[in-house]
Amino acid sequence: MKKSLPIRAQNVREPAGTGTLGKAIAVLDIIAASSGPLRFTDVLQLTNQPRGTLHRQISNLIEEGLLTVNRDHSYELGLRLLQFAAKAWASNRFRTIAEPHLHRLHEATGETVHLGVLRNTDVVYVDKIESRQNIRMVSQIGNTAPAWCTGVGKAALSALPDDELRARLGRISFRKFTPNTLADRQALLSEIEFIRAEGNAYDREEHETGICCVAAPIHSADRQLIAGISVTGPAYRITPDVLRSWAGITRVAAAAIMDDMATQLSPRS
Amino acid sequence: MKKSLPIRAQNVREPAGTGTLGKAIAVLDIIAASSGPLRFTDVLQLTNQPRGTLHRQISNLIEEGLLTVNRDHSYELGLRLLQFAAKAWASNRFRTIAEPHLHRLHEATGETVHLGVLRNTDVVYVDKIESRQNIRMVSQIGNTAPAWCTGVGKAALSALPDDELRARLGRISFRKFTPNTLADRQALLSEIEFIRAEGNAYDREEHETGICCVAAPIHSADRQLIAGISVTGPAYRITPDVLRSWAGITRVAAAAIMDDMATQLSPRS
DNA sequence: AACTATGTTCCATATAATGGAACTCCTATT
DNA sequence: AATAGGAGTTCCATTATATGGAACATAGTT
Repeated sequence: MKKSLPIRAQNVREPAGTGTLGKAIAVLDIIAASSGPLRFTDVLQLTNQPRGTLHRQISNLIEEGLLTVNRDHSYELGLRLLQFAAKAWASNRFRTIAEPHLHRLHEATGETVHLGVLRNTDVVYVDKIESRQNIRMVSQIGNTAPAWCTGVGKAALSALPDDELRARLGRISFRKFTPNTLADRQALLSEIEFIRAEGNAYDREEHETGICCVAAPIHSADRQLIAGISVTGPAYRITPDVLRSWAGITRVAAAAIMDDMATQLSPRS
Repeated sequence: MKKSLPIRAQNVREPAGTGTLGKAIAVLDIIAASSGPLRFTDVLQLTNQPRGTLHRQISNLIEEGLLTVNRDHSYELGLRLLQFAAKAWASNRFRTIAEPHLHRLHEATGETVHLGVLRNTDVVYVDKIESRQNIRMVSQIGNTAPAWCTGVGKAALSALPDDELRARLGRISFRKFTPNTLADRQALLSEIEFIRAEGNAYDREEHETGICCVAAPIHSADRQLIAGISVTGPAYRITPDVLRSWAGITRVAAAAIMDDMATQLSPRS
């Protein structure tokens, strides 16, 4: 199954647990995905692996600190993940390059600014700037949302080459989050055509009622990294006109980030 | 080497990469620990594994999204870690139980409140409440500090059974962060005696100049989970007397958290 | 243009993961 | 209090997977 890959394959859907590591992460994923705490047997059913095998996998994960077990045999993700994530966030070059531009955009608009990276068909938010920073950060950073119904996500999708775009759309299962959510692949495709022509994506309360945004796509020269930036606000305050008035500076910010990436991440620094 | 462990072994020092998973995580650790970006050969030397082996391990980590490679072949921790951490943080039961008490303590003191969990000889900060929440959250949550020179850490250490304490102290390599940093094992041991008698730990600019705190230990009934809570402030504003005046409510908060743990995490809920 | 660093692939061998079944422990029920 | 059932744990022969050495490829350097 696993062809020796050139060490470059990112943004690729893994076929659910190839290799020892893959299986271990698959277990981690199951526990991460569950809403409530899971007990051993719950995980057993979700993985349908032999009991002995699963038990050892879990033991290993616990030993590595990636998993924690409570006295009642329910499992939680381990602290080591927080440790790793703190490092991942602080040292991420894309994020650090983008950061000053996010601040500038925030100052210009006074509204919340997001930076998100496309991963499969989801957006992972990697940074966020807001005025009243009373919202818990981790509750946002690292969170994911479906790409096809968020501004950042749609912007990012629009930066994909056509074949990649089709491939990913095929993996989306559409569902309505709000009355405004795009209903199907066709609607999304024509929306993306519009975004490509326009240079901006809009979220008009498609993911959450009362929340709208303007976004612009970001990508590295070789399109390995596909991302987006957005300015978000409450619909009652941010009219469509206001939103449109920010389209330009949002595109400019995205362009500036790409520029910095080109110079700072070039082979010859 | 790896004895089939009862599925309970947390807080245990792993002997650096046992099993396939362990080795993979060890690679991740090396990349996390480095200050700058690492290239393949750098990692190769730090692990001293055969090239073929390392190459495949890295490939697997990339495939799982735990690692990312830039065009210049430097490696970064992957986004998937952020994703996992967001879940880990939001669903952590200990943290959610403690959270209201942290807020109460913050309101009573007006200063920054920390919650940290002991992991080996380090403290991992899992929550933080501060008034002006203009400091980036992830820059704190998930961060680690040496247990022996922080308030939370010393408090946590004091909750360890004596044999465990000795064992862990043996793994500490002392170094001076500030003029006030405790110099050696002996100093730390007598400090811990004091903490046990008193019920509170103090950090008097031992880790960072200008920063001091009062802390109190937290532990689960079976002492599997060892943690601490602290109130922190700038030394110029928080005199030793003020600090001492918060000792009581800090202990009370810690006790309340343990209480809630006992009821909410009991086998029979 | 040749050289050297660095990264990548291949394959026989060694090692670790697998999975079935037996065992233990806890818990719920009578 | 005894017992049955479920849940978690251990063991070990078999099988699949990771290993590591060396050959190959590529990019950067003199």
